[in-house]
Amino acid sequence: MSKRRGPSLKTATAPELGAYTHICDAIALLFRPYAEVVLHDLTTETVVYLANPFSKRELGEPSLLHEIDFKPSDIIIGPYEKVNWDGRRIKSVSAVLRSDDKAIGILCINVDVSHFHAVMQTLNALVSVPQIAEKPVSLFKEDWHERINEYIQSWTRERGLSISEMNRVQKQQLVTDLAGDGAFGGRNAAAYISRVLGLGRATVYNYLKRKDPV
Amino acid sequence: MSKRRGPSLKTATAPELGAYTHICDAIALLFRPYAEVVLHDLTTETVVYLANPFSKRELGEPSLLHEIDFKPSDIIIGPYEKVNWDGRRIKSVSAVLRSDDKAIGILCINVDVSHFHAVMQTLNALVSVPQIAEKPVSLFKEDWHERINEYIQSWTRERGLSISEMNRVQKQQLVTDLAGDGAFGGRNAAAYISRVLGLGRATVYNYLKRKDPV
DNA sequence: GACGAAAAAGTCCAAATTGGACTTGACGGT
DNA sequence: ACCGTCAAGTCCAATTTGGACTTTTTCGTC
Repeated sequence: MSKRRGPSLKTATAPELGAYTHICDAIALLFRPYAEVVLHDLTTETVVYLANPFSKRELGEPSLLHEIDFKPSDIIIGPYEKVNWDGRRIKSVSAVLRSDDKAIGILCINVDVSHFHAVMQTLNALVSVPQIAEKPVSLFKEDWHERINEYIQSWTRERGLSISEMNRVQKQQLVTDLAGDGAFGGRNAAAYISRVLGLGRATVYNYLKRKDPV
Repeated sequence: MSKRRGPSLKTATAPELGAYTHICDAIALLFRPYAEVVLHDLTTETVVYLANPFSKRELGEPSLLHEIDFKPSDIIIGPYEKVNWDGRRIKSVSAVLRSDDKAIGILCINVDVSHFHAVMQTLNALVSVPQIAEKPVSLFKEDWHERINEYIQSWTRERGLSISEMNRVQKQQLVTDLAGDGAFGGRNAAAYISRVLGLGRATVYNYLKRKDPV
């Protein structure tokens, strides 16, 4: 019945946490391809198992628990929202695993909700009535990925274009406009924008240089 | 209240059909950006008005009514499904406009359902249980766009990749496999595949040549 | 079934883009 | 202040690209 799934998980021998790896697999299989499950060993504070990984986590890496401000008394942490390295939005929960009341591990479930956001956008475009002043809303966005996404969306909507059908000139113009509004401030913003626009990172820098030939 | 919408419609002076142009606009506005409305003049058999155009129709072009096997006795034609020049799927209805019982025009509404197909795919991936043999289903697909889409989907799913994150080698491999299964048979298939893979048309031919250096 | 027009298939190349390796710079922890 | 790490930005040979081009196929008409 249970097939060995080759490329979609990463294994390492684990202590008494071994029993939990199947739970990780089960969850990942159920929600495939949207869920990633990460098993942390608290004694070593490293990642000991990955099912359907899409973050850049690797086996044996430090768990970076402080990022989710984990306290040993916690039972469940979250749900909370993160941004993946490639800008996709992830919704997560973590459960603390105990043996004899001692915390030995953490099982962390990460769900990629980006496709569902796309769904909401499609439906929202159908349902919503065009608003005149929605600027204030966007100012509240904390994460610059979101701000850039919205900027690009409104930029393209205004001209009735979509990223995939834009030619070089139009993309260069968009890059220039983004730069003009300081979109390249966030860390890794250049890399992110280049990925979103379907350009090479080098190309983005070329465009920027071409517009600012100091 | 009513704003002039500049770039999103194309106008030509029309006879007594003029009254219908506002209806076209109204429908297009309501379903924007998913609906395109085309007004045909039956006396000249040409397109006289376009609201929110996304097909490549132009004003003054012949209506090509036989494509939808129009008979003057019809009141409503469809709904039926078409494939847009870029592979997007379109759902259409047409209403025959009459004056004194004489057919004078056709009002044709085209809805771009491709985004909704994407929505269904996202939800389907969440809901459905992996099937082993679904081949028979896909054999029934008549339109080669669909067949290619499915081929690419299962190809990428098998390897846990997505088109946007594939490198050149992987894309070349996919092109080769597509060619091996005769995917380049349909008309315009090469152009379509190149667009879907985010490659230039020339590049696809390069790949094909590189694999078949007769 | 031949003919011509129009579309698609395929070729070609100068110019643009790219991945990847590199150098430089910025930040954070100790 | 120092060091290690990661992002910013530069650079270049290899690859890809748009667009113009030629050849082939398709299709409607006679």
